Amino acid sequence: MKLSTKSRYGVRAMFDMAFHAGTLPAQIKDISRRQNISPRYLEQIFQDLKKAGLLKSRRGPQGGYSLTRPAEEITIKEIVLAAEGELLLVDCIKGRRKDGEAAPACEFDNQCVTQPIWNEGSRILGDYFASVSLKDLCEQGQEMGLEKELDHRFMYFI
Amino acid sequence: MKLSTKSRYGVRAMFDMAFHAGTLPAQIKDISRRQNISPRYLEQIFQDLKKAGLLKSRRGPQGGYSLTRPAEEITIKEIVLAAEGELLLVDCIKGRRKDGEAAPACEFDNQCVTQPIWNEGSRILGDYFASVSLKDLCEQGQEMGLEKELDHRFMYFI
DNA sequence: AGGAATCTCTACTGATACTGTCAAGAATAA
DNA sequence: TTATTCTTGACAGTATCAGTAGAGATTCCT
Repeated sequence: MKLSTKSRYGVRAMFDMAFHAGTLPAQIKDISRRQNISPRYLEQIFQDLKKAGLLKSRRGPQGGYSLTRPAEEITIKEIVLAAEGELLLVDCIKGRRKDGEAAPACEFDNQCVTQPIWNEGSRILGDYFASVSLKDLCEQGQEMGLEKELDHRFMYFI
Repeated sequence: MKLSTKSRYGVRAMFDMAFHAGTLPAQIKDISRRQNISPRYLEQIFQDLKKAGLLKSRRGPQGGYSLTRPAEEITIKEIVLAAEGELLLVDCIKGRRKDGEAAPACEFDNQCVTQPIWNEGSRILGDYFASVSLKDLCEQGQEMGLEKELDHRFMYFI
């Protein structure tokens, strides 16, 4: 019942980007250093976040990643969803989307008193995560007095 | 972020016991047959539930398991907690209980904006699970028209 | 044009936890 | 005394997680 590190790292990394946001894209090596996340692993996570449309990237020198939307429009739910794949406490709920393609994953489908419980729990958790945005985290960071790191690339211009 | 089968099976089994409750203890073989759970595996789960004080047992012929409390006093949270061990979305919260013994599991402990989010999410989920009792599930079962199986052991007395 | 920086894609791997199975033993009722 | 049922601990296959690795593509700078 634990969130994977992809979710935890993903949220931390996205917060880090929003918190230290500058004019240039943020780079893996900086984020991974500040958040103490393996850079190669973070690459993978960022690919997931990019596929989900939360990040855009630019290659080459001075390249990196940037948020596709303002921090107040990106919620924890979106990040967790992108990293985790889905936000369901159990698998036996799946298999009855609109198209009704897949077979029910559980033999007791629709004859099970626990199914609605897991459904509702998943929904409640998702709603909470959807109520928190990256901007909220940034404000929290301010209150906690976290230091904003100067972008070292600006040094060139001084 | 999935619940383990121990939790799912555990809740189903506990519901089954409450729903088919008779005067005699419920036996593994009956529950596992009705709920289609491996009997050997269910034994293990029941040991966990017994350690948590949710079940009591009696060996020998006509033995089995019974709930230690009325169905309306047993919540989903207790069962999940017993099966899952804990109800925390992340590990980085642990390590600062009242005794303050264990070291913080996370290097960013108390310097992390995401920690409160995972904490709150865990709490919200736990609160929801605590709001649902076995009795609620039984009523749901009634509404769904689930059939109550006659205890075959009563046959002897007819 | 060339070289360096940075992201991209895919594959691989070691450890861990999950999901059971199994066997021998202890208690209890008939 | 015997059949039944729970008790305890060990064991094993599989999947997932978490991270590493290498070769390639794109972009910028000179």
